[in-house]
Amino acid sequence: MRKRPQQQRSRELVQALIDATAKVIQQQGLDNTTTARIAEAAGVSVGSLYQYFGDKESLIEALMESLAEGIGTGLRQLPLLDNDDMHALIGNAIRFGFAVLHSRDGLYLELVRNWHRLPTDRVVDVLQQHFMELARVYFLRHYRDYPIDNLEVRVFIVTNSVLFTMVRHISQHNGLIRENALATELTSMVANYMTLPPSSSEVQA
Amino acid sequence: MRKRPQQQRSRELVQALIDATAKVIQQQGLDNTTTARIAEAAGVSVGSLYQYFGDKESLIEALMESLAEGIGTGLRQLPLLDNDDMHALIGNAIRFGFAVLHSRDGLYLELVRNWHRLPTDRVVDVLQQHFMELARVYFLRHYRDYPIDNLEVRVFIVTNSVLFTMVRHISQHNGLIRENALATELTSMVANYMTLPPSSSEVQA
DNA sequence: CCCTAATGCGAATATGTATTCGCATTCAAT
DNA sequence: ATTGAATGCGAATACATATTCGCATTAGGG
Repeated sequence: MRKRPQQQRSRELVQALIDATAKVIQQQGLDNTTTARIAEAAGVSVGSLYQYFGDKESLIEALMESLAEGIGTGLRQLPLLDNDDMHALIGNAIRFGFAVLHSRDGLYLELVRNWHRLPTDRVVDVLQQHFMELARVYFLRHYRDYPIDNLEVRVFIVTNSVLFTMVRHISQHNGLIRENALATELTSMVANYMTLPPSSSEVQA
Repeated sequence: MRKRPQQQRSRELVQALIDATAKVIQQQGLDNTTTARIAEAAGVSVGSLYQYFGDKESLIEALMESLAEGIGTGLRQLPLLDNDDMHALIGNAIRFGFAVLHSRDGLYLELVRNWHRLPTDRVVDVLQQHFMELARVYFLRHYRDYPIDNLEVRVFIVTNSVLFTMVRHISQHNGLIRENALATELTSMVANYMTLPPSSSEVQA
């Protein structure tokens, strides 16, 4: 942020700009998200935008930052570990993921569709970190059952598999595959994989 | 293609343009791939480019088309079904995938990084189709062992999981996870999932 | 060899959009 | 109320790059 807002009105302006960015991306698509449109949606001028954000990118970064925080909060509030059943745990997490993707009138979809040219890694990292933490806690409790050593690799695979399968399914509204079926199958795949003894991955060539 | 090349030299020109497009994307990145640079790399003028391609996009489409064909051919030549072992079969396919991603000096990586603004779906569809065919043949042979009815869903999940996990791993050269470990684990996850009895996905809520 | 259509050229043009900057307005401390 | 600093403005500017078009060159059939 180029300059720190000091007065009340400018702090409101900064927030309005971030909100407007989300709104424009959601309504016009990332391609048509210009500084002019953002300023207009925020009810301010382009010049004011550059008063507090060095460039368009940092404005979008601010938005992503805020979204990542929201997701993190949401995940933390999810009572995932109440149940000891791996299937149920993963099922809940995946359903939460779908809910997020569907929220905010397609904002997430548009962002996720354009993930590579955005600081999306931030958001993905937040998710991956949370899943890692979740997995650690779970396997600490159940250590005798599944003594997994390469948790990092498995969480990496699972996070990316689930995220991008969901993303691709939604972003091309594949009518042939129901979202529910997808959630069920993903849960099935992940739960089975996570409860797989580590040896079996070394046994094969 | 705007005009069909009739003489010898113009047919060569068209091919040179496609090759040049690949070269520029690979060497300069998609962002810096301008019509001017493509023309220069092909040793022709911008004007000539527009003689045969209506716009930049259709030139890139032509490139993708050609790449998709190449991958299809490569997959078909892979003797995947020689072995009846699911683990081995999937392991080979995944290794082939990594090989493709690493080939052509990073061309595929650059394309895949920018997949959403390219007609990448074409390529993904080709892959998915091939896997579907492969799966069909395999389960026709082994019907008694694993009578799977929702093959489409499973292949969709597996294709996307594998593709995008590989892509994300490579496109951020994650030093903490070795590619070999990733291949092994992915194979493990997929093989286990594909040999999972269908009932188990319905049993859970 | 000639002649015309095909091909090739690249400076000029069109377009879209990020960013700046000099001036106007508002705030808040005194 | 005064005043300097903070804020706000938006037309003007800078820039990148796709696409065109009138002219030059070449191929290959007759």
